[in-house]
Amino acid sequence: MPRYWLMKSEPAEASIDDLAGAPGQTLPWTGVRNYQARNFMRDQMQPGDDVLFYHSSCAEPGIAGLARIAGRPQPDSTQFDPGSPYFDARSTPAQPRWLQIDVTLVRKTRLLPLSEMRSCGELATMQVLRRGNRLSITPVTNAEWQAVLARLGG
DNA sequence: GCCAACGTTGGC
DNA sequence: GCCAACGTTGGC
Repeated sequence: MPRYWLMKSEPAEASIDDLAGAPGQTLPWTGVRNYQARNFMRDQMQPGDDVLFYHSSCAEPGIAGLARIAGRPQPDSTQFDPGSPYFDARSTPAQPRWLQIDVTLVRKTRLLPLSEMRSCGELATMQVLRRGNRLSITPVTNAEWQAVLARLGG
């Protein structure tokens, strides 16, 4: 079972600085609308799992910091909010379709750009680098985690 | 803005 | 259950 994850966030929605500025430096990870990513939260994520916080859909995509899973998955509150872009009319509180999970900051790092990740042989296996990958949550192997930390210096 | 790749939907 | 059409993701 993976102990390490990479989680994508658009910095315009939730950046590493937003996480650093949040109460308790913790934010609920909402808006996941993909079953595979949801199932990772539901079936595999454990409190204490380590997370690579990745900025996507922005000028400088890449790993922006380290974080940690801070709780158990809960129903994603945005699915019930008609005003939210993540509203899902098929969900009900009795039968929620989507989950959120609390993520807490470990530390902001230098940006490890996507281009550098691609050029690093040790990271070549990372799922996020696979052609066409769109999963917002992907498991990271122990070796990949160690290689990222070595690059980040710590 | 473009567009490749993917997941989901819905007609049949 | 198949699969074409559609919408979304996300790097460039």
